[in-house]
Amino acid sequence: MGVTERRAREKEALRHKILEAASQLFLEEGFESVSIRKIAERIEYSPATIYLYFKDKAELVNAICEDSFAELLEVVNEASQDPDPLHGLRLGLRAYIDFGLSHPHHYLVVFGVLHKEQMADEHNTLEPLPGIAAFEVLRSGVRSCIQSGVLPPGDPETISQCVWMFIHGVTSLLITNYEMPCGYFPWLDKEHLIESSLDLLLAGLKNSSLPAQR
Amino acid sequence: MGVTERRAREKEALRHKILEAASQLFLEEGFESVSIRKIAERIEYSPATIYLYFKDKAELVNAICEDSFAELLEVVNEASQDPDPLHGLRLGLRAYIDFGLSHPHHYLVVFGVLHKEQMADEHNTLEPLPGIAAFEVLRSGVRSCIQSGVLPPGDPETISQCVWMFIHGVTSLLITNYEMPCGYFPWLDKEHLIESSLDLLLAGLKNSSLPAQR
Amino acid sequence: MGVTERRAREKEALRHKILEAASQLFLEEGFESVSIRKIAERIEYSPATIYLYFKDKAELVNAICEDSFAELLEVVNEASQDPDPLHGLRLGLRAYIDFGLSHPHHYLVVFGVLHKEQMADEHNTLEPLPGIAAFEVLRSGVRSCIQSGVLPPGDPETISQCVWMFIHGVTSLLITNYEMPCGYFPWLDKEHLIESSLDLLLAGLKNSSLPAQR
Amino acid sequence: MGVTERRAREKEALRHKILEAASQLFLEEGFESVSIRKIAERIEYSPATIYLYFKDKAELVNAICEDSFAELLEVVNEASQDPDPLHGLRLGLRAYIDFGLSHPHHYLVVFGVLHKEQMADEHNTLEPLPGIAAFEVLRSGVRSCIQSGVLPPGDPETISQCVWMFIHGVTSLLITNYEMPCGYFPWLDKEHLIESSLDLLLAGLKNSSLPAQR
DNA sequence: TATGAATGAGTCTTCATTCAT
DNA sequence: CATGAATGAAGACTCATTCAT
Repeated sequence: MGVTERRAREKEALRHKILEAASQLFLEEGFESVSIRKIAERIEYSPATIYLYFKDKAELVNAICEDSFAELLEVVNEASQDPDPLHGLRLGLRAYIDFGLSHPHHYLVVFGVLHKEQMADEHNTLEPLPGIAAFEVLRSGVRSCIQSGVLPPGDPETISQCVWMFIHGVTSLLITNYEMPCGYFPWLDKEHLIESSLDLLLAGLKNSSLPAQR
Repeated sequence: MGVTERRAREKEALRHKILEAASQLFLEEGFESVSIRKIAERIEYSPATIYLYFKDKAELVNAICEDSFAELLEVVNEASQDPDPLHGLRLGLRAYIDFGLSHPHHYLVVFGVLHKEQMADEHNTLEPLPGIAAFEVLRSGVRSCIQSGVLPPGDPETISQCVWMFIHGVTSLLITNYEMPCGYFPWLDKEHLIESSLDLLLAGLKNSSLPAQR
Repeated sequence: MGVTERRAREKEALRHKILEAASQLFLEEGFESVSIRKIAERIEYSPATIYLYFKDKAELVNAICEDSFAELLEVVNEASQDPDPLHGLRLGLRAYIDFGLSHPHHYLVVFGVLHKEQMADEHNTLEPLPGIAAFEVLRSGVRSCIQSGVLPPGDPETISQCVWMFIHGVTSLLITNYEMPCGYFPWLDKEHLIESSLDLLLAGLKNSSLPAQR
Repeated sequence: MGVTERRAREKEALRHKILEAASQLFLEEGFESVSIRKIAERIEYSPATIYLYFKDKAELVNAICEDSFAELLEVVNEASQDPDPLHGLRLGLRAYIDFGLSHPHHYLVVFGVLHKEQMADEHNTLEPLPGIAAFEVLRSGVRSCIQSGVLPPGDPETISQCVWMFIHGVTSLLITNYEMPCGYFPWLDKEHLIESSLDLLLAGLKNSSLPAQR
């Protein structure tokens, strides 16, 4: 059994190595220029080997997404822990944005670029989105704020979804148009923009009371 | 004479058809799986024909972007005309979102997916982004609101950029995750979300005073 | 009829313009990168127009070859005119080499590179080679030298063919490996090489007596 | 063990087959109409397979050249071994010509057709030409003859380069215009021409004294 | 388990050529 | 006479994938 165990460990290790390599390539060269061959080259295995661990390129990409979501969840969750619920909320949002900016290609793949055929086959069912757990962190943060009175009453779901849309905008626009610019735009300092956005968002939250869908 | 005119019209029509087909493919299959061949197939012309209208794939993509920006500018500009500057601002934002939702493929291509490598080399320089004119509408709307006192003082550039990030988030997240879902997420009604977002955003604008970058 | 004449002249002029443009492209970009389109572009006519003057690309190339041969003939013929037959011979050979070096692509096309399918269809019959007239200049030069006693007796045909092979070697090797080098070779000065070759060749001619094929 | 070896042998065999096919196509259809596709078709493999053996078209062409040069060197070197240096020289020259005539496609590719653009970039630098070793055989042959007094004094480099030009002329003209005629020319017997050329050349060498470049 | 070899389908692009006008 | 529009065939090359070993 020692042998079996070691084998299993080794297998898991290689799987991990593949995902690592793929992720790094994502980061370095962008989504579309990541090929099985390049991944194989980087880990110094043959392309065929990758198919022993992932049935498909799609499956591989999916695995990366799931990992990304897991990491996102962890990051956001940890950041949100704060005695002051409003501050916790802000920290969580900030963590979300930072995560996106430091994993730009993953973020784009997971939340924006990947369309039907690439992902669909596995997940086009009614399975809950893998990122739904991360959203739940936000949702419960919002709920706490309302319950503790630091935010005015309102529909938590509406608020949460709006908040998500907003920070997704901050994250994705900064990724695609700030960090990968295709032309000149007089962007202000990134840090300044992020903090200003959060100020603006929190000011909105404190001064509005979004009712539920009628 | 009539002949020349008709020819020109027909030529323009085919050019348009190509752009349309390309745009639709962007939407249906994602940016990277759009190929000259697929476009040609869809319009039932030969691939070579496309090169009579666009020298390059890059030029084709560029044309899509420019068209989209022009239309966006027009739509936003028109919508913003209102005696009440704050109302005008809101109408402009709403028009932006609506434009994105009704031209999802264009919107994503222009604002989300297009990365360095894919952009034509000509535009990789310091040329102003083609969409900068549309942003100017927003910027001047914000300035008016501040000058007329309907919004508290603050740095117009900071505010405008934050606002853009927000409405981009609303637009793009609704496009990619609401209209093209890859899994289950308990989205609320779209109209409700848009209006709530704008409420939230305007509440923020009215109750915060974003200073310039220090 | 004035009209008809003018028309004919114009037609001839355009034909000439096409050949000129093609020749220049030959020179500037090499044989294989000359396309009908590029020719058309250069003369500012449409590609289709060229087909009104030449049925084929092959026919066009053929016309260029014929022109080249005609020019070569003229050049060599003129240079050979000298009271001293041996000197005339040398001048003719030198003119041949110079012609090749100043029309490198034409030379290669006419004498070396152009293979079966490109030229064959028209000329694969038993038609005499268009360049045969130029060879006749050499042949008669050799004959004169022998008859006038400045060269020892020998078979004029054998001598002429050998001489042609030699100067072809000088010309073509200087073209392909001296003027279009693919790597380092310690070539001596071109002028020095040409003159030395001719010295060597003439020394050979004066001191050998090539008999006819036995 | 045996397996690995057999595999290696098979791989080498296919590589060779590719080079052979390419060479033959060079001969049959001319340099520029040789395409990866045609090569693939001829060996009844897919085009992609060729890229498993050669990274580039350029690399393939390069391989052909190198192989040819290596063989040429060997052939010439062996033939030149003779106690009588002048006879050795003549045998070497004859071997050169024979090599060209029996490998016409290789010969033309290597010495005639290959231009700047087509050559792999690596070799476009100042690297010594791969064929320089074969030339060295000639050069040292000439030197021996002069030193041993069977040839009159003269500049060995000048002589060698002239000799090369001459035998290149014999070789290439016989290849392109004798073996692949495009029209009628009253060629004498090939063997007769070769031997006559060598007679003529040697007569020249014995009766001239080419000085070095002044 | 791992892989070397192979490939079919696809990528962008260019070309010579035709034909209705 | 001249051409604008169109295309089929071909160019080099890359990729995800399979399969025998």
